[in-house]
Amino acid sequence: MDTDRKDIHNSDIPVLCRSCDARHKGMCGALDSAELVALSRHTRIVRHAAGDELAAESEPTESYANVMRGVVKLTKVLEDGRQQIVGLQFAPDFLGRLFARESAVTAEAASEVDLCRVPKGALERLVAANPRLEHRLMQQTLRELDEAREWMVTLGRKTAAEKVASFLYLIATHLDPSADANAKGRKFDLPLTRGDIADFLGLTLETVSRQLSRLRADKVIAITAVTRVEVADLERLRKRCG
Amino acid sequence: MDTDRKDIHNSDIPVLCRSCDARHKGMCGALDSAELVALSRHTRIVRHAAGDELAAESEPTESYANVMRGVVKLTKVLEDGRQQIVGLQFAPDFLGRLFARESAVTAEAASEVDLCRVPKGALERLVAANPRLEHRLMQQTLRELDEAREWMVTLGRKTAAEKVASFLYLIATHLDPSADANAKGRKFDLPLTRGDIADFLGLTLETVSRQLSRLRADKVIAITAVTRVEVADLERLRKRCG
DNA sequence: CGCGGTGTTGATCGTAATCAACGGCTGTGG
DNA sequence: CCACAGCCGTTGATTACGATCAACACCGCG
Repeated sequence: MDTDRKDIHNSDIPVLCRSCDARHKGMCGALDSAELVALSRHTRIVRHAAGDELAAESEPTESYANVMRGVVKLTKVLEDGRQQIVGLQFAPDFLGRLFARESAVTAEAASEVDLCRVPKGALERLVAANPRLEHRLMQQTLRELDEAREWMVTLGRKTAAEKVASFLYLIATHLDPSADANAKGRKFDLPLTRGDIADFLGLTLETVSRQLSRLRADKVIAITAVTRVEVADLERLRKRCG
Repeated sequence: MDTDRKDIHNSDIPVLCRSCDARHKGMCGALDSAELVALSRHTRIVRHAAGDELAAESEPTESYANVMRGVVKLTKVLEDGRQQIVGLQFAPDFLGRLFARESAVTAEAASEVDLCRVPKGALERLVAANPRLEHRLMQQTLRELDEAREWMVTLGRKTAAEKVASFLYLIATHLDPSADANAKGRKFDLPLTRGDIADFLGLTLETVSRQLSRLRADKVIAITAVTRVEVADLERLRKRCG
């Protein structure tokens, strides 16, 4: 009665993994059910509130994690406090720099977040034993590198207006709950405050606020609550990205 | 007579590989002499003049390469022509995005460059057969990601003066020919024109020129020829990086 | 010798930063 | 219940940094 026709081995895999996106789209897709069971003996699901620090820059890391729900921001700071967000991780992204002694970035929960934590050693042993897992993680790393480079263009060469439009476009295409890829518009909650968005775009929060107001005045977006944004026509937004 | 005590199998490896940095510090360090011989049957050393385009954005790539000498710049452009350099590759870096159908960036020789080209299929077969090779490439990809994120801070949060100082510091620590890591100063040739530096830093070439003049006036650097820079005290330069 | 390419320096302009005031929301305590 | 503090966001006034426009110096080269 309790069988799932999509996966004949479903009964063999851990309960928590069955509905987890990492099982299909994330790193766990590289594991067979036996490996998944073995790994799950070391994993722990933890919930963090928005604002919690998950890993600190130049602090030793003792565990890796998969993002199961929510958004994690990766930041770097200069001595005088200037801050830059260098990456955003969404479910089912892998969190942590494989093989690194210490983190090169600070990881912080941008929204409420559920993580599936794995002790450092356990995952590294599994990676050493299973090249397919490293291959998966390589694919994600390459994707992150592509995203970082794409963002360097935004930081270095776009105007404030284009930066804010690019940010909204990024969010709209990454965490639309309806997930209907060919829908013309999107509605979503911003996972970041105005100050966070500024740190992501290399702007001040006042400039972010002004540009959002401008996009609203120009009817490109509607802001129905401080964190709630509706994009009627995604293509019109994209045109503003430079 | 012709033996090299550092490597008893030296006579087994291809002539061209013996003096190649990639053999030790680059991806070829993951290969044994038999694999190296097999791979070398597919490789071809090619020399490119400064300015040559090595791979184009959104064009299919048919080969990978190792940089043996010189500097390669990776760039992205917006429709209206605004350009951003998103990475610099030095010997013995690997060139190309593994498994990708087409390049996400344009690769261009910044100086005269020697490449060791490998056909796409040949390398991918070798990667599939040898997990240690993928591991090596993973390490380089992670390093590139770290560098990209470090650079995002520079692009997003530093002033023009700090950006130029950061660029000089990067070059000084990456391609000093004397390679004496604990020397107090450095002398080097800039591998990029003022315009290229501007595209790397998200500035105009005029601003780059002004900031270089300012650093010279402040005696942080000496400019003995247009491309020739001498840094007497690396630490003083680092202090200007923000 | 004139020309194109590259780099420097000066004058002016414009965009985003900074400084400042205020509005709305939430939670707390009288 | 209301008063008030604290936080976040918006908007306005002014400033400043880097872009833009412009002139010229330098160098190799036909």
